[in-house]
Amino acid sequence: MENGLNWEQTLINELAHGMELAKQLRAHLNSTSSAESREILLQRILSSYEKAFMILKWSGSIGHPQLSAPITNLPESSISGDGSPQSEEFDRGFKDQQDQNDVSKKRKVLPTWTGQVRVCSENGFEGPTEDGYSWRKYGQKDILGAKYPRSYYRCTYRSLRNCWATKQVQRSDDDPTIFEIIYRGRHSCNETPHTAPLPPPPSSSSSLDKQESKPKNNPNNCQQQQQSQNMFFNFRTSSRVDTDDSDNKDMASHFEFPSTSSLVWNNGENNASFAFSTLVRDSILESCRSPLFVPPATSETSYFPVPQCQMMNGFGMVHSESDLTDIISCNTSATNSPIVDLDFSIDPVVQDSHFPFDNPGFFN
DNA sequence: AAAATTTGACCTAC
DNA sequence: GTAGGTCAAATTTT
Repeated sequence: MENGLNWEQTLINELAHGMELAKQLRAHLNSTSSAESREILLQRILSSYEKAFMILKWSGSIGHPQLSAPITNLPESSISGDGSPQSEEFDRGFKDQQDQNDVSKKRKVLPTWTGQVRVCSENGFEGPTEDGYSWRKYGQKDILGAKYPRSYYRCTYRSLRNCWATKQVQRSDDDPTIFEIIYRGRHSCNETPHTAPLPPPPSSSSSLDKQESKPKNNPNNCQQQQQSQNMFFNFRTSSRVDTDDSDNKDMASHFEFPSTSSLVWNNGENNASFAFSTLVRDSILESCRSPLFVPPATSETSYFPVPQCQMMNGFGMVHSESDLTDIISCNTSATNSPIVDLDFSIDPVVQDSHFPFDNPGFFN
């Protein structure tokens, strides 16, 4: 990809610009600047990131023309978004998915759609833990050259709902507070109403000792994300507060948008990575309330609840190997937790044309 | 008791 | 032969 460098550089510049603006906004937040100035900054930040996404989209189309085709009529199973990145090379993906039903041991038979999510978590927060799905750990492996072991998770409803989504979580060598998550397969366990409660909080273990995330979500999570399959950005919030279990409480008390947590976009091929500062996230959250961020007038579900972001417990971004899809997901964890569930997802659909934050139909 | 996690063994791709 | 991914029994947690 020769033109890769150009767009990559442009993208980096754009994101860097956005980051800078975010910092400025942070400064404004700390001071007593006017709401207008903040709003302006916020708009600029959003604009900057919109451009960045545009660039990503275009680059993806160029690099993988075959992927730019509309995928709106993909089989449900394939588009069932999910925590896992629904991005990817669909043709291959489908095939692979079918194979998945046959054997699970074959390495390459597994889905091609692999997204990478990096979640930086500090404050003991287990970033990767909550991505809106219910996972069960089925293995752990020491990886050559890696300081930390890699954990393998599969959908809790694998057998129950024949959901073959899996994910791998591995802590970054460089920064232990960063987790890299690779999703494979799509969730097909969506059936519950979108009104379902949010997933339960992480089993706590805020300790990084526990190596990776601890998936503890409820079944409904799957579909929650699936609903966002064609969504570029997906914000969810839950105003529900339930302190049934102590973990939830923990979440509530510990998790406060880890100021250092960052979201990194990782494009496998280009090695381009970008980080969103918490500020940006805050901005995004903030934008939920602003006209700038127009929730999709979804046709089938009222997916976008009222954004009353109080906190969020997960944040991750996924980018498929093929440049196609990206999903940023930040959710709250907990089914019962109070929280805001923030989810970004960049769907392949987006690649196609305009960058539609405010484009009806873009969000589903 | 049921569900989830741990962990060593096994299998497959490279 | 080695590394990575999955299985499944044992163990732990809920």
